[in-house]
Amino acid sequence: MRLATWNVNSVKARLPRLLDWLADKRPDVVCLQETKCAADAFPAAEVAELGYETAAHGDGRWNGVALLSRVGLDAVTRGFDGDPGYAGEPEEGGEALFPVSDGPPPKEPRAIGATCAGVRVWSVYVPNGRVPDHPHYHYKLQWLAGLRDLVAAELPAGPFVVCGDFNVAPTDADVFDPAAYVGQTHVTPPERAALASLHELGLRDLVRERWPDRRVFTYWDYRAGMFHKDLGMRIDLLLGSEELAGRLKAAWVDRHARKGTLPSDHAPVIVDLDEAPDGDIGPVVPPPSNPVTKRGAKKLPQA
DNA sequence: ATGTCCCAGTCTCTGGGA
Repeated sequence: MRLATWNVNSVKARLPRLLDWLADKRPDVVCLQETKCAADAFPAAEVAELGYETAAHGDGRWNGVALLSRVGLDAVTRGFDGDPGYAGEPEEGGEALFPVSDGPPPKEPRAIGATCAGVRVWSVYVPNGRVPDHPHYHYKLQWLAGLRDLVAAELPAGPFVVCGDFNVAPTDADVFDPAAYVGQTHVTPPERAALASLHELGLRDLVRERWPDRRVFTYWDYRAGMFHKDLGMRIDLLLGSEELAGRLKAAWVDRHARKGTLPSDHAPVIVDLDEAPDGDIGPVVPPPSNPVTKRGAKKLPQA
């Protein structure tokens, strides 16, 4: 199974590139974030032409997540119980946009789950946090605590992976220069502790395990030639269960998708998993003998 | 690094978010 995650920064703006990328990479399951698209406006017909089913969760201008699969898409779940919702920021006078008296603050479309070929897959877009101690930062930490509860509930059931834009760089090795991020979000101890709590439940960082010592980034600011200078962060993660980590065959960031005309500011991250140990991979048939020579391929015997 | 891109509404510019 080839599994990918990509913060596309608007699926409508990125549609031509997304379709070309799907046709080229042929992932089996794709987690998308920042689709910035209402669920009923998602370009499902366009991706269906490439063989993908769609499950989308979005309400318009901001956020939005989706799952694409060509290996089945069952038991779709939009959002999760522990999502705290966001009350908005206080006005100058101190009134929240959604006071407590109006009930719980509304949940944003930041998570969608489905079962694809026996694997429980979640696409998540973790709140950005803006700056440390901002209301949005506390929302981010509460949201990650809710995600931890979701993982704790679902992880024991079988193969599980949560993929997406976590807006947290797990370690200092995941940013181009730790000094550049002092006083900023994405690197603070509480954010990293929230991520670590997911690992304590048993989730494994598939890309970092495959490349323990590599400089690997998935996001580069549009400004100041950051991509060209490879000044980025690794904040797009695939966190898989023990069973999936054992099936890991390859993991990489598709930097090519960050180049050229009108890219997202994030690159897709792709992992290839071997078949499940008990999966039926079909009869074992030796390949035809067809050695390539300087004069071209030898003709196969006629049937 | 504060250099760009995206969205919707105020709609051919602006403000907010990242």
